[in-house]
Amino acid sequence: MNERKLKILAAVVEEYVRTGEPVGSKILAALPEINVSAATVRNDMAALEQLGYLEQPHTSAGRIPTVSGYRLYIEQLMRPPGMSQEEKQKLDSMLAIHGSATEELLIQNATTALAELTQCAAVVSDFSPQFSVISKVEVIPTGKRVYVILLITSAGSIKNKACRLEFDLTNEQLSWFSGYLSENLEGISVSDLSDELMENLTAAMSAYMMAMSPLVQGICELSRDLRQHALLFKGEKNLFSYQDLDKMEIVRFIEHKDELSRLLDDSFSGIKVLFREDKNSFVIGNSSMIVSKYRKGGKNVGSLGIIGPMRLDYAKVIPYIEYFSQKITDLISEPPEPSLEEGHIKKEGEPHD
Amino acid sequence: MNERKLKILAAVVEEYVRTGEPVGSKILAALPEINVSAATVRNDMAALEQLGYLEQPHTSAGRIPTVSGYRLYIEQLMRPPGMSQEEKQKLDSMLAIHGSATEELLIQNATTALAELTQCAAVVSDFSPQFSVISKVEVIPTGKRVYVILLITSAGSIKNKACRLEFDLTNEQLSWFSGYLSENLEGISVSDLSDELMENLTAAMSAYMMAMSPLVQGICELSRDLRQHALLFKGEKNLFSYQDLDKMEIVRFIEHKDELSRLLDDSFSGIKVLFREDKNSFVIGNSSMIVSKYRKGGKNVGSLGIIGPMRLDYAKVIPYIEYFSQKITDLISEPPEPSLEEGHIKKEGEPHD
DNA sequence: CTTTAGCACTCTCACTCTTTGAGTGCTAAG
DNA sequence: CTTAGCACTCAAAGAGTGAGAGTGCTAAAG
Repeated sequence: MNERKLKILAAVVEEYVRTGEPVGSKILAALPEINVSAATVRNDMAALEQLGYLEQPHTSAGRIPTVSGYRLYIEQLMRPPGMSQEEKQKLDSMLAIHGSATEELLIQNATTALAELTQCAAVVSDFSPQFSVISKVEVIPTGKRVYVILLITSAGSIKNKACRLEFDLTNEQLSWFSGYLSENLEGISVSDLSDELMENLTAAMSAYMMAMSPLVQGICELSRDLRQHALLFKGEKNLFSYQDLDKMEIVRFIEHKDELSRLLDDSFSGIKVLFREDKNSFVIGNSSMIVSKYRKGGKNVGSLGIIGPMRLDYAKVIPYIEYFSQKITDLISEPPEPSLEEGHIKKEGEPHD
Repeated sequence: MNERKLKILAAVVEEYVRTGEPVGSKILAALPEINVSAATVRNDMAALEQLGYLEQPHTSAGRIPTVSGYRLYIEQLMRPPGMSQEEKQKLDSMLAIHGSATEELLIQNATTALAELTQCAAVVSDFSPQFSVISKVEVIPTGKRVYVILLITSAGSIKNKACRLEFDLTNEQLSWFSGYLSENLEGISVSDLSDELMENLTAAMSAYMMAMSPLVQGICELSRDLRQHALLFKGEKNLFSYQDLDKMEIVRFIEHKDELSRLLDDSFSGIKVLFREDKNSFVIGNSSMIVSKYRKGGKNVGSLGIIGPMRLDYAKVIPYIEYFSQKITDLISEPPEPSLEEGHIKKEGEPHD
């Protein structure tokens, strides 16, 4: 395994990503970074195939990278182009940092931006709500016998649910209920919203008044919502434009997204590239997935990434994901003051192309 | 144009919908409802082709219906099977009538149900919020310098938006602002939320305090949200399983859904079947769209329908749409009391297949 | 006048056979 | 170790063929 073989492997990956066609020795020999004859390239490619980094779709075709080939390329060979200042600014404006009042919004924007930039499906598993605190619970009457429960967390996520009761509550009942909820839930960390706690609450409430049971049920549902990781997808439709992905498999994937969460929530740090072969048999064939964790106060609180064809411009895409996860980490970790001061740069979103 | 020709046309449509293959004279002659020879059928088919109701993909193939053929079939020939009591109950349970506390939820459920039942994309354009009244406006502080505006309408739809201010508000400021909003917005019909009204509000607020401008802006955005028709889609992915729809066109359609609103909001009553040729050049080729209005208090307040391949079992699907729009009309028009009394039937959602 | 049987005709689809060209592996010489 | 040369392989594209489905037309029968 010498220098030149690695160069050839890198060239095969890059050519194949660019054209989608198996790469032959002639084309490689013509590349400026390779100055040996086609015959030499052939010898090297045969060796690379022996080592499991390349394969041939059929005898008389060029070579394409194997999974190991991609992995070696990603880990050691690719040279991601550094991002220019303008590029960073463009990414920032897509994040709409200044407009995003809440973490949730910020993360949503990141997902949309990633999907658009990479033309892949973007995914975020956000379990930061788990590390936030319930800052407000309200019960608001609206219409006949309908009540809205409102739940706000310190991270700014807002959940609500309308419940219909059998009878209208009197003012006293309502204020008692509201007060009780505030007292018992506000200030509680979301991760402490155990089933046990909710059961106690339910018991206490039911004792007071049967009629409220839909409300109590509503609260339980909301708390369950909060506790589980929010899985957000954007741009799944992008996948349909890739020829090497099977349309039916994409549909199946879209319908069974939840299965992804176990992959996303795997504990690891930094960035990770997964290929379909890595045991995750449910994913789309010929697809790969790039995920990166983001942190808050030193803890991993979520992961964001993309799912696309294996034939992906990793050198371009990985820096994007790294940049976004780093930016999100910065923005949600530090108190928002300083990031707001940047606001006077006032580079407002000119619509990009 | 005689009885028999119509029978043949209907048979062609039904066979083609069933098999997806062009229908030949032999197959038709074998049908029980047609008791003439294949030669006679051929003569009639030639006539039907002359009249523009049928066409041949190529000389030696069977016939398929043209758009006019479908239209004639739908308007005069098809015999929708009446729905059995169980079928109605199944539909009702998919609507989850008893669980749906708000109109919005009800309509969402209808969309999901339609998408699943018909295996098409289901769409709803709901402009009932326009006819409701703002029943509650609140401003809730949450976290440092972040405030959530909450807006609830009499129809039970809940909108919220988080805004970040430059400074924290004092308690007086907050309660003054809250009070001002309540006084000026609660009880107002959404359709009266003119730009003018909002401008007055803005002016009044700004005079009071510059610092609140993001909040005021937030309110304006929310009111704009409310005023515009909510367009909701479900099951777009279903479309990908139809062979006669072009995948790329589906993607384009998914990306430009908004263009549909003008079709959906067209004023008409009852049910309507549109084909791609009806001037709506942007829709997917070979697709058709079935829409029905639903009403509230005698007024059209929204439309729901499906988009699918032209080759669709209209006789089955149209009754579904009619049933849903009628049911929604009933449920949102009459005061909810009586519909709730049905609740004791207690046919709770056993998960359907 | 309408319906039907018969027949020649057309056109697609599936199959096979052939050609072409890209790309390879191997060998022998530089 | 590198390179030119050459025989070999294989997929993709094209051409030819036969089968089958379906048609339109004609002439006879009802």
